[in-house]
Amino acid sequence: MTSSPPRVRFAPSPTGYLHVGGARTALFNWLYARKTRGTFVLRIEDTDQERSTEEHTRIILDGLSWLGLNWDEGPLFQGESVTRHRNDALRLLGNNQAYRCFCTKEELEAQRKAAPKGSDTFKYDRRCDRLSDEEVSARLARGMPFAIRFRMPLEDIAWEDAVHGPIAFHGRDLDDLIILRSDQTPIYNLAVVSDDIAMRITHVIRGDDHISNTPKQIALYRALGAEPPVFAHVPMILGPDGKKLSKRHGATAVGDYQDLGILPAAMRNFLALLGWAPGGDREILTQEELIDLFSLDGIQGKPAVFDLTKLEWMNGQYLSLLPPGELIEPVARELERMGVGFPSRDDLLPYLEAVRARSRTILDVARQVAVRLDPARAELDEKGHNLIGKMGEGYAKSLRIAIETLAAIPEEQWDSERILVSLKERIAAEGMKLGDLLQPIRVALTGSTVSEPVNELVAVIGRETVLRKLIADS
RNA sequence: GGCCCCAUCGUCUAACGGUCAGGACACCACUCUUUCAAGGUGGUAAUACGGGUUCGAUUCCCGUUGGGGUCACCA
Repeated sequence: MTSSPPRVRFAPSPTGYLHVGGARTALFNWLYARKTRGTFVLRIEDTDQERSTEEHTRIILDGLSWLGLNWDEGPLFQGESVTRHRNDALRLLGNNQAYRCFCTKEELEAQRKAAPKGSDTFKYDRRCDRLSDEEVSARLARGMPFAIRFRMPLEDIAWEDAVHGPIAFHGRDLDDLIILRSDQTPIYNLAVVSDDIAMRITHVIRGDDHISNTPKQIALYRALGAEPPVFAHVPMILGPDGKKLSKRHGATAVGDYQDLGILPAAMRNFLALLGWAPGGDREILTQEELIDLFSLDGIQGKPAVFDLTKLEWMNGQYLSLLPPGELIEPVARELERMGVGFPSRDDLLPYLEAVRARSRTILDVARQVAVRLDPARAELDEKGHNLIGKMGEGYAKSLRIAIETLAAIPEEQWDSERILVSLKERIAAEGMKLGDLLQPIRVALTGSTVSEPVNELVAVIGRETVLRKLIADS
């Protein structure tokens, strides 16, 4: 069997932002294409003129690029192919595989309402399919508008889904669907099939929510004389409450995570592991490993809950692997956005090195750098607050001792080694415990009980600034 | 409600009839560190339920329950 390389597509409609679910679908398509040396096509489904905007198209393209999901063909716009869609519909009409439906939207609505309120789903009763040729001609002569309706075959429709295995629908449950509106514009299910045939798509990897469209589309493929592709239906992504992920869960757009300071490589890794696993214990995988290990049958059949905490953990892993130099630019931009002044981009490096290991996102890094540049920005967190409460008088006393000790170090000798030595000597002389002197300094300088070693913290902030802040707090 | 999909720790998952049901996040302890994290070590924690099939079921079949999706001249 000679098989040509697969052709897959990602086909978002530009009616909203690029959501994580869509991003993951795109990622799976991309991984499959790269794995099989196939072609990844990007198609923008903009047939809904009302809701589609160029702004959304741009955001989707930017999101894909940010994730590193480059496409080989496109972006193609579905709207540019309406003539072909229409011709396909007309062809089915000519074949007698479709018929004119003169029912108006209102009439259909009424029929739906009148349908027995019971067990079954409403199905169109095919009244227009029973119209005599004379009646049809008469209505056409009167200029009555009509839609084109596909005559759904009676037989059951089944396929072998690449993630779910065999799926079957009963022919009796399938409705005659409209494929061309009365204004001659195509309906989604026709446009998709027409485009996928024209683009020679071999594997349709898309969301689970399309399962119920699939039997209709398979029927259309057959009616159009084309072989249906392989279908792979990827389960949905859920919020922490088990409901479909949506705006009320907070950040759902790819851009939101970009703003949070998530690195694209971490996002890609995390998304790949949501609903897919390479088998074994692998968690952190490079792009190459992802491509190498990817396969459709490793995709989970059940929906997955999006766990932001794990994403942040994973981002922290990527952050610590990144050469600090690569953090300069994104952090500098974030600082500028925050309105924090700094001497130059190169001067940021020592701060980044100090702070990086304790950060999970770029935003974390920037916030901590900002505090080191200007300790006046420090805000007490809960643990810091507790510490001050617990120490009572001792807090201010420790700060006074710290001030005396540090003030005695001349500017020329202000380095982390010297600071450590001075602090230790003083601690010994006072008979204090190490933490009793160091923790108050840390809290006063950062607002938090977590930071790099105190001597390094003090060194990086600088003599004058440290003393000023400690005096202000004591 | 009809139709379709699904069901392993709180979450993401491994296991393709025989494992003390493994890993990761989170959580807890311990450890390392002259101080914080990180790291290291250990721990708590799962096969929804009921029937089959089988010498043996997380795994195969049926049912129940639960969750998700979908039912437009939207995509």
